[in-house]
Amino acid sequence: MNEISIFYGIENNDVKKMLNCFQSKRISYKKDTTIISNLANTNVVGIILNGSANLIRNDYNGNRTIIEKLDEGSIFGEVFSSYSDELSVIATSDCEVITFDYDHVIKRCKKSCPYHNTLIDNMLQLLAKKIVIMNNRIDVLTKKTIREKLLEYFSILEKENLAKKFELDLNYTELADYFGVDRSALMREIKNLKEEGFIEAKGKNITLLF
Amino acid sequence: MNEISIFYGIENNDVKKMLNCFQSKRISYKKDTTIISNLANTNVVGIILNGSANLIRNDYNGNRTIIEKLDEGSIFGEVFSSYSDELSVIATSDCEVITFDYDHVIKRCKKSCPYHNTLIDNMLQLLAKKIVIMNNRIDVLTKKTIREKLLEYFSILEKENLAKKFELDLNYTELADYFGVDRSALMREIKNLKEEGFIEAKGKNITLLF
DNA sequence: TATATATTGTTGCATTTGCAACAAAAATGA
DNA sequence: TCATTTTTGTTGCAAATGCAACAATATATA
Repeated sequence: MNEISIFYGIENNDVKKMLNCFQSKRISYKKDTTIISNLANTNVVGIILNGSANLIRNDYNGNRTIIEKLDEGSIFGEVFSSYSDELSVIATSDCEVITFDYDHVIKRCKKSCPYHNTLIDNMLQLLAKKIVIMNNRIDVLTKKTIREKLLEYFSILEKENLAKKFELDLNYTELADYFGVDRSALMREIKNLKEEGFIEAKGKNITLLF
Repeated sequence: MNEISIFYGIENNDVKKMLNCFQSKRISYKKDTTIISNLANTNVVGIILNGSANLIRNDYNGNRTIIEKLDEGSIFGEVFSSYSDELSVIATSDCEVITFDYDHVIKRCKKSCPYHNTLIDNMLQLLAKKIVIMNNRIDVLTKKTIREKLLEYFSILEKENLAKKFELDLNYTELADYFGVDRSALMREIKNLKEEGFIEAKGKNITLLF
């Protein structure tokens, strides 16, 4: 797990006790299986411990949209969304997930176990991190043209990687979804940026030339 | 204040003690004054108690953008953003703001005062609420056309107001920014929706006819 | 390995959007 | 109240985008 983890600051052999105290479950899922089927009707907060999953929205029209791609450390739950549509979480790789009852986290348990504070502190950090990620996306999305979206996105990656050369962690189909634009239009703009000498792009490897 | 408040569950006469314990400040600002001038270099988490403010980004080009409109109950801070640009918070009305040192909130104080838990619980709720608001905006922004953006936005307002008739809390200039689109293009699409009989719009009063 | 599935890359064309520029109306504040 | 500033409303036109459709790769899976 990475620096900010839900278990940060808790001794390994204490984690089991904690899980018990919180009535939380730590479960492994195989790729393509359903982790949670109707999120909106549950009171669950989940965290991906390893592997990855998608948060899926099932539209009233029967459309399936990926609302969010969940990675290691991602936090999800009904409290964080306001959809009337059906939401579900589907494993996109083998993964391990921990779930809590949200009320049980918010309302201190009677035993006031020492792990509780740590857990909430960690959860605060995860939420802060989530907000940063969402802010980044909003930044990209509010740019008017696909070119500006790309350049904003690349500049975020440049900052994260501390380098002008980096690898995309989304494929171009996913990137078009992330941007909320047509995929072919996205490809066209990538091509333009290459031809005009702003970037080099070989597959997922991007080099900024400015 | 509304249902979810940073002081929720804390007796009024305890709030002062709490402020002291947290080395937090509760300050009033006049309209158009600067609440925080270089957010990125501070370790502050702030909450708008009443009134409103804007979170402003000062670009390297000297561009000023409104990153976020902060209302009563809004939470802001460096931990929630990842800008290298200068961020500042400017009052858009007379308002009252409480600020905490983030580390002091996260790291339990030695006295482990009883208010601390309550504060963190409340902060969790504020963050959850913030995430919901951000999710709504991302939903709107990922729609491809201005028409779809408007309809998604209206449907969120419909759900919030439990009515097909409601008042916009942004003016059209602000709405165009919120959508990340050109204002004149937005006005054009509103006009189209009116002419095609989807909505009625008189000033900020919208009625959905579907 | 062979086959099926998913992703990338490309294009023409219709539609949507941004931009610029302006007038009218509304809101602000001296 | 009057002057100034902000917001609304409109338009023509150029540019950007979405859509559809397809071929070529690449990837996954039986």
